[in-house]
Amino acid sequence: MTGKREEILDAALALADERGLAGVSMRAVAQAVGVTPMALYPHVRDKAGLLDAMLGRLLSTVTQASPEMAGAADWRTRLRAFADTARGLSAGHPWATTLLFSRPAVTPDAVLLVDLLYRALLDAGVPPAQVPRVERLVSTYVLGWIASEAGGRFGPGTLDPRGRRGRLPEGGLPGHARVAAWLDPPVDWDAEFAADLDDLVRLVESVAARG
Amino acid sequence: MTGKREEILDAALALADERGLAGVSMRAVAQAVGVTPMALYPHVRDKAGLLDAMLGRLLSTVTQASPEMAGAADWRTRLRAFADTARGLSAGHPWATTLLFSRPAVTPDAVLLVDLLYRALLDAGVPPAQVPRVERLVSTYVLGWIASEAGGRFGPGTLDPRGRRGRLPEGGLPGHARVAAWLDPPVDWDAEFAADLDDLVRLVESVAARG
DNA sequence: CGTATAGATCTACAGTGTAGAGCCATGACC
DNA sequence: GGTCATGGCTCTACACTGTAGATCTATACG
Repeated sequence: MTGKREEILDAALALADERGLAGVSMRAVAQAVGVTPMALYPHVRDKAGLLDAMLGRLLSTVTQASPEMAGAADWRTRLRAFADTARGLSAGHPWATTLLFSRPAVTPDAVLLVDLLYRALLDAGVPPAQVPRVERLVSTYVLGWIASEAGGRFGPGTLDPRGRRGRLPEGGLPGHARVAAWLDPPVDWDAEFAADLDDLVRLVESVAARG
Repeated sequence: MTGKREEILDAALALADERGLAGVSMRAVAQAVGVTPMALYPHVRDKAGLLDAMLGRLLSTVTQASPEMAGAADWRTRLRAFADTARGLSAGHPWATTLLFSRPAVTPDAVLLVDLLYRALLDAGVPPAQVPRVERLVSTYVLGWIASEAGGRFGPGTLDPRGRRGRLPEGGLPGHARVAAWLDPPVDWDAEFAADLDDLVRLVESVAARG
């Protein structure tokens, strides 16, 4: 019965969503399935294998439920759909972002997502020789962004700008001084992500025009 | 004696470098210092505190040993110096990248690095209102890149392109098909990183020109 | 000298992943 | 029908993890 494997993954996913990655222990998953910890091993080989499988499941739900990304729309909207989908996924499953960095795109679903980006870039006019590089550039940025959001890098620092300045030699932060006015108000992260994507779209256009 | 704290951090850094982040346990650090595990707690409060302090130490060595980044050189070379420094740091200390995503730039050294980037962007002519956003864009990309390298996302997949195609419905990867010629040869990662930085420099120029 | 204090220690607890041996029901074969 | 193998499951055990709590000790100060 490979149905047992799906059952295990379901339980692990649920656990990760409500208690975080740290809450996914073999014992906890086993208890959720109603079985002893060691009973999981014939199905997942390893804890690392379990985590890989969890990520695979997540990606498969993405590729199945995002027809607009593959549709015939403008490459720009497809690229943005990819980015927004990734961001939405990580918002719902913050634990997944850590895992995304640790393995190459190797499952069929991950490869399919890469292919979607390849097609968008080709349609944009990027020379085929440059497509893999630009795909990595874009996806690296997007992954970095969602990892920052999920991991707390964008969270409010414990030192506010004024406090920061106080800890350093006077005039040690001329850059901060000149942009101070735009440092204090809270950031609209949705708008910033959209603005970044606009810039990346322009970057792609520039690569295409030069090619 | 805060010298004990430095001793602990030295041991922890050395341990992380040679055995990875997983090798940094309180017991292992304590043994390296020649003391019992609980003796560390007056100095670092927590394991999380220890990790934070380790990252801080690493960043401080960077800010102290990179005068070329702060020099009066062209903003482009300063930006590239920042990126190369970050990449070099993560190459020597792969464990640090994970940590970089989990805390906002909060230590004096981290803020100093951000300030370096602020100044480069200001010198490039980026409107002050946009500087914080573009700084986050650039550093997010750079962090994403080094995390990918350190974590293995760029490593060779266990499925080569041919194997990938075989697992999917015929014609399921038209994007891969069209760039297949540039998918098989091994990638020169140094060159790719440099090319990406060229594109980011152009992005910055474009933002500056528009502002 | 006596005493406060801060650092180091020891013990213990509740976890973790997983190796190894044994149990037991199912199905295949003579 | 009887025998046997196989594969999923259980139980036990081991070597770890971070750290709470109580105790001990050596130093500095009134």
